[in-house]
Amino acid sequence: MATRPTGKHHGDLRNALEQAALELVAQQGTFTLAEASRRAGVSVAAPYKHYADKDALLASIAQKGYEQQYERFSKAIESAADPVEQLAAFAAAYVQFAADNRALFEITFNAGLKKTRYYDLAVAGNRVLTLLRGPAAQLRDDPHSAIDLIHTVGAVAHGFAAFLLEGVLGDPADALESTMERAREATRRLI
Amino acid sequence: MATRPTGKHHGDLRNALEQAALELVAQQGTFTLAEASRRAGVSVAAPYKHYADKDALLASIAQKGYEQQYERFSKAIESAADPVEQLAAFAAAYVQFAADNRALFEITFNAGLKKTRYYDLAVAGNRVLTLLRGPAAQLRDDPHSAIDLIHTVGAVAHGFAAFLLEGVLGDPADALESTMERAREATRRLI
DNA sequence: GTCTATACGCGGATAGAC
DNA sequence: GTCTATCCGCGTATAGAC
Repeated sequence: MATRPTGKHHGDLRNALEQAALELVAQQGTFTLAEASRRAGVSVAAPYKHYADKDALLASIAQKGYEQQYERFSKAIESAADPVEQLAAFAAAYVQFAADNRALFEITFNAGLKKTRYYDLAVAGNRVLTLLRGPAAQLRDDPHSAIDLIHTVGAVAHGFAAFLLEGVLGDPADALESTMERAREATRRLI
Repeated sequence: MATRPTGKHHGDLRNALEQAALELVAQQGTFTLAEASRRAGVSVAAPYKHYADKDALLASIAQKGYEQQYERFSKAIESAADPVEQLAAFAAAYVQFAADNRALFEITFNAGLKKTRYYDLAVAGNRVLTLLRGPAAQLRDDPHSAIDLIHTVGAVAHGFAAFLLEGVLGDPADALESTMERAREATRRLI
């Protein structure tokens, strides 16, 4: 199931390219296949043996990003006892993920043209929110209300994450802890 | 104070270029000075008599975006009676602005390299949130708590707006009304 | 699976004429 | 204030050799 190493010289060029791409996004906000190739130490032609085109590489990164989010948020939810604290823990973990993996977070949410050509990505993205189904169902009898709660908690978490990264709340590194706590507290009040 | 019309053939090339840029962002997510020039019906050299470079045009658009937001949100807040409803009205107006001016909204929030070279923009962005000072002060005695409330309301509004545009809540056009109501209701609960 | 070489196009930006 | 012409660099993508 895992992406087969498919490597010869590199052992795993896919990984090297995606890592380089993330660095570039972190530093410049964008990336080029050419520059990522240079950083990975291969020619500009090499990537095309692993990806159909530039967008395919981007999609691969985003896919892994959603998987990482799923892992992280699962653990955060498991670590909490009651439903309310589970949702609060999700919100805090969401903020922390954004801060810890800024470039990855931005790619998953802002990468652009996904729904059409990369429908699977939209699914993977929505799947992250399904983690909230359990807690939400315990707090809202009406299924419609439960979905509403899921969306609301997700929106709050995302809003705080976006504000944090944008610097609205001050220096991101300094404000991380307090923002996580704010996200937790806001989530509690929404229930 | 206003940008002088500065037009000859065009009457107002600045406006034409910025409008074209917005269309391009709406359609493709990015824009080029060259293509914007074509759409405005001028040569690729013309813009440089009005802007130092491409980023300057982008900054000009963002600046106007914040001004428009300020106008809109002011009116929304004025139209509500008590502080709670004023904050709720802001949140709803925020969502509506994002839906009504998608490209402009994305530019103001995602344009990238602003804080450094275009410090004024960060100021203009923060100024929008100062609209919430009045209502917040009426609801929270402690100044620190008031700021916290402002940030929280802003984050919630932004989260819903981002989710709406990203399609998380379904087709954006269909979901606009309900999302505005959700933003209003969530804001009320946060107070 | 990777390289070298190459075709192709495009965007940013400037110089100089009108 | 706008145009024409031009320089320069870069990125995407492919062909063909190893």
